[in-house]
Amino acid sequence: MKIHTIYKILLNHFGKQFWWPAETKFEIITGAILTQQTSWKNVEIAIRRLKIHKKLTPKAIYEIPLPELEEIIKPSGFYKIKARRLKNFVNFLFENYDGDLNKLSSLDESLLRKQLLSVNGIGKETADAIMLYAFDKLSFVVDGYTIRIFSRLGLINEIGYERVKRIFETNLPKNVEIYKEYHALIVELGKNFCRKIPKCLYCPLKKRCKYANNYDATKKIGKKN
DNA sequence: ACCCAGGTGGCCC
DNA sequence: GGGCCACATGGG
Repeated sequence: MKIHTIYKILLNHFGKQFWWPAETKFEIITGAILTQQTSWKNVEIAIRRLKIHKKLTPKAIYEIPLPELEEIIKPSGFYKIKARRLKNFVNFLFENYDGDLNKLSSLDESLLRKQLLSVNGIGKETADAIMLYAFDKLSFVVDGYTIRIFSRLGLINEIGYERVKRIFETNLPKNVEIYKEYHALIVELGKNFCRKIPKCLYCPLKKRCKYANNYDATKKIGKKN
């Protein structure tokens, strides 16, 4: 069973996901940071509040006092650390790229990724999400669901982030739209079918999944990534 | 009253 | 390099 075949099954089952919902690149970046270990619903509230206060630009985040930013994004959870992370990113952007996202995104891809990863609070998944969804770079996003789902399907043995990322990138067409859609579909699958064992019964990948086939209902799904 | 969410960094060994 | 842990609100 191939990585690309699973993509087609998921696309057929769920349809297009229209990720990433946002009006600007900076909104995508902000969302990527705020959604760390947090449901998108909560992030939407925080983004809406940022818009209401007209703070959804690099300059506005750069200038806003930290306590004020914390208050606005509070609904997204982990609000103190996330406010600090948003500040870290815009500080980095102004110190190195005149606060201009276009200057940042015009970097060579491997340098761009290193630059993003150098910001405290931007890890691998967030960096790749920014690369792919904000800057249209060919960088596959691996999340917790990706590793859970594809190890259960027996399609990956290695669970290191970079290894898994490479498996997807070497088995898919070099197409940004497919990368975007695939990650979104994996999240949709995960949200619907991988949180509680009984839900496995209705999963479109049930036949291929070790857990769905012979699950032990007394045991919980490993929540480790 | 639990459990979980579109992770990350700081410790520790 | 990996195993724990804190971070925190809103929804099931």
